Parts: sequence; C-alpha cells; structure tokens
Amino acid sequence: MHHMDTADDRPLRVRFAPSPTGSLHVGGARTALFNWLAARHAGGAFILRLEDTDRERSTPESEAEILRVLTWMGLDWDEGPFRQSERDDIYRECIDRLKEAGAVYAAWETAEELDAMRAEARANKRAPVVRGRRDHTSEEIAAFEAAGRTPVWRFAVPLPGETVIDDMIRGQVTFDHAQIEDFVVARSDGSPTYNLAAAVDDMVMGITRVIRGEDHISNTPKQMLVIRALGGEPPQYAHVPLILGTDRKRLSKRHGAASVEELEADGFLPQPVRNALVLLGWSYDDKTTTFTLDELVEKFDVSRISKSPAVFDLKKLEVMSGRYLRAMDPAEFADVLVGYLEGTGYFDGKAADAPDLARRTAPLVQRKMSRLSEYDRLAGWLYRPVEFEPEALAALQEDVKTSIQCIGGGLGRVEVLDDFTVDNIKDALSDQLHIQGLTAREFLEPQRIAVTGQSISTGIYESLALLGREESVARYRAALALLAESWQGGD
RNA sequence: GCCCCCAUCGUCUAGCGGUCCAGGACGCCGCCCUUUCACGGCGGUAGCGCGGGUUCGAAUCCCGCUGGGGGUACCA
Repeated sequence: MHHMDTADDRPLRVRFAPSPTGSLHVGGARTALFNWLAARHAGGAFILRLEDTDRERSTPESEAEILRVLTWMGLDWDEGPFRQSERDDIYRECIDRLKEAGAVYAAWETAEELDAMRAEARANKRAPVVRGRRDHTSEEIAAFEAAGRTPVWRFAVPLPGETVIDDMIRGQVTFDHAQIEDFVVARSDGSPTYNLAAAVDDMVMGITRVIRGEDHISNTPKQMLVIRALGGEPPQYAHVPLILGTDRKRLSKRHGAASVEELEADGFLPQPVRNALVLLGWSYDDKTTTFTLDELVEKFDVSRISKSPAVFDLKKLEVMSGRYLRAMDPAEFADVLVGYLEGTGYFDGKAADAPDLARRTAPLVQRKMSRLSEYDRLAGWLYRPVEFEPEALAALQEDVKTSIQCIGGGLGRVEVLDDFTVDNIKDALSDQLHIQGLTAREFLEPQRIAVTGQSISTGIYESLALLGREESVARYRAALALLAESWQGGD
C-alpha cells in the first residue's frame, strides 16, 4: 500500500506549473518546495512552467514575482521557465492529431444550451456533464458557419469506461467516465484549454511525476485521457492535501499572510519559511522538527506526505523564525537585519548614521525577536523622541508615587555616573534598587518605560548606554515631569 | 444536487493489529534561571468523531453514519 519514493527506470522529472495570476501563495510555494525536494533528492530535474493560457488574468508582473519568490526560497530550476503562451503551435498540432484520431469532435452548443443541459441533469439528480451533439447534418453545420459561428472541440470521453489514478499519496482513485463530461480541449478561437495544454506539456516535457495540489485531482483523469489518446503514457501522480486557514477553509488572501511575498515583508527568512512549509503535510519521523536544506534534500520522500489537509499556523512559523534568528551568527544577523530594514525603507527620512545605529543594536535585539519586522517595536525608540505607548504609560500611572520614586531614584544615580558604560549603569541601578527595597521587576520596569516609552524593548542597561548620559537624563526628567503633572491632576 | 478525497491533543503530526491506559512539536498554565521585558530550562494541560463488525487482541482492517475539504467553466 505504501509506495516507496524510489526512482523507476526513468530519471525523475518533475515540474512546478503555476499560473501567473497573482503572487505565489503559501500552498503553491509548498508545492514548489515538494517538487524541488523530490527532484534534488533523486538527482532528477525540476522544470518550471508558467501556465498562462488565460490571457486575461495572466500578467508579466505576476510571472516576475513568482520567479523572484522561488529564487528567494532557494528553489532553482533546471529547465524553463517555459510559457504556454509561447507553445501554441505544439498544442495546435496535438489538437490536430486528436481530430485525426477521432478523439475529439466539434461541438456547436451555445452557452444557453449548455446551461440548460447541466440544469436538467442537476434537476434529475444526475451528474451535470455535457455531451455535445455529434449528429449534426452537413446542412446544419453549413448554417452555423454561415452565421459566423465556430465550434469548440470537445474530447469524446469513451463510454462506458473508467480511468484509475494510481496516486502515490492516495492510492487508487477511480473515476467513472459517466461522471466526466466531454471537456473542451480547444476553444472556439482554436486556443488550447488548461486540460489540453497541461497534459500535452507533461507528456512532451517528459515529466515522470506530477506533484500538485489535491484541487487538481478531478482534472487528472481528463489529462490522462488526453495523453493516452495522443499515444503517450501518463506520469505518476501525487496529489498533496490542501493548506487551510484557521477556519478550515482553503487558505486565501483573507486569512492574511497567505503569500510568500507577505511573509518576506513581515520579516521572515527563507529558511524558517521553508521549514514551516515542508512540515505542512509532510513529516520525517515522530520527533524532528527542524531541518537544514541539505537534510531536507536527503530525507524528503513523497510517500511520507499526509493525506489530510493541514491548517497553516502563523504562530508556529514565528517560533521557528525566532529560533533561527537566535541561532544565527551575530555578524550575519546584523547584515540580514540591516539589509531587511533598508529594503523596507526603514531608514528613509532618518539620520544618515541610522544604518550604523541599527548595526550596533543588532546584538541587543537578536535574542528578542521572532521576525525582523519586530525591530521597530524593540528599538524604534532610539530613532525618535519618546512616545509613550498608552499601555506603558498607564502602567506608570497606576501607582504614580512609586513610579516617581523609582524613576527619581534611577535618575539620581544615572546623572552622576562619569563612565557611562553598561556595567557601571548596571551596578548603580542594582545598588539603587537595593536601597529602595524593591524587586528588579518593580524597579527596572519604570526605568524602561521612562526612557523608551515602551514596555518591551532592548535591555534597560544597554538601552541607557546606547542613549548616552545626556539624552538619558533628559528622558528621565521628561518622564518625571509628565508624571508629576498627572499626580497633581489628582488622577 | 452529482463526483472525488479526508478524519489522532486547540494546531502540525508519530502511529501501518499486540511494544499505545497513544509519542513529539507549537500554543496554553505553573515553576526555575537572568536582581529587567525577552531568551532559556523543567513540569503540567489536552486527542484516537459516532455506531456496527472482523479478530484472542483495533487508533490501526471492513461497513455505515456524521463532520470537514475539493471539484463540478470556451479559469487554471
């Protein structure tokens, strides 16, 4: 029952075939990853093909974005990118061959007739499949042509009969031909449809295995029919379960961060994204949850892909991302952080030395963040005058008297420190909190808020040292003044 | 409606008839560490959808039900 993912007699050739109608979503990215891993694992070829037969919705921008994201993820392709829009002659030749073989027929039904046909079948609780009329007289056809009509070409699905997919993940899946309509293979303008183009390309490109989303499974028998009618042998199929949002519906834009582009903008690095994606529907064993790319290439096996759909949990990605960031070499982390901030325009409108400041703060934020976009939440206070977060200010005002004592006590030590180093600041403040008989948490939190305006930030000692004595003292005084005001105000 | 698929903690999953009164990870809760938020360490919480079979024995096999997902275009 369990197929082993071993290469058969032919070298493995897989493909990723997105349609360039938007940015690459998480599901597509995982499909690409699975295909790439299968290819690299087996030493086979990974082919990239853009399915842009829908001229209306396909855009060059989308294509460029998909290529860019694949590259960002570290997924390189061996052949392509091929564009179906540039392979029209191949499809037309195959359509001609199907006509010669009598595998397709001209269908003249109007949209209204088709609708009526399907509605009637539905009303009678039958499958709403279209079977075109094939008994038109030559007079009727002449009349259609005289009226300027051109037919679509439908595949004559053999009846009775069935097509069985021997799916690597699902086992045998059988489709009764009675349930498969005579699908359109060539539109009335002669252009190929998806089911024709995809089947032809898989055959012509020598694809040996198709790994794609389960949403395509009902297309598979149609494509197998086309390939066989053309004298080809269908590839192996592996239909992977879909990725769902937290509402258990297929993941889409409205679930937020549904595209790789968004994950990148949110400050996630390719390594954790890959790691999180590969674990949606695939597992290696009962324990391992982090893998390097090399380990994935070595261990990936289609036979271990799950049959049931998986809910995408951003929280889990965050955890993996945080761990990855913390494990990075500090210098590399600094490079990546500054690069990310530059790329998102973080330094625009800031002082010329802002990138340099960011680099110096990198060690202070590395252990604290789960994604690069959290930088501002941690260190943003360094780049601008204090702005109190409402909750942080509220925390201070909860017990104004104590807050003033803490901040005043801290100020008293800080303003007289000659050598304004992290160690000296730490010693002075530690001493002061002893004197005031407070816990570290009680004493240090007000300092943090006074200086940064935030309840979460870089470490307080480092923060003060970075700010310098003069600025630190100024911020302490400002906070004190603000609190004194609200105290007198009576609260 | 019709066709196809799926079903283990809240989530991702291990499990392929006995070694499972179900293991890991994330989350959540508690404790510890760092005289700071964070990080880290330790412990806890929580699950085989239901009903029938088969079998000495079922989370694992079969049937039904229920629930969920996908498809149903001259889109891909």
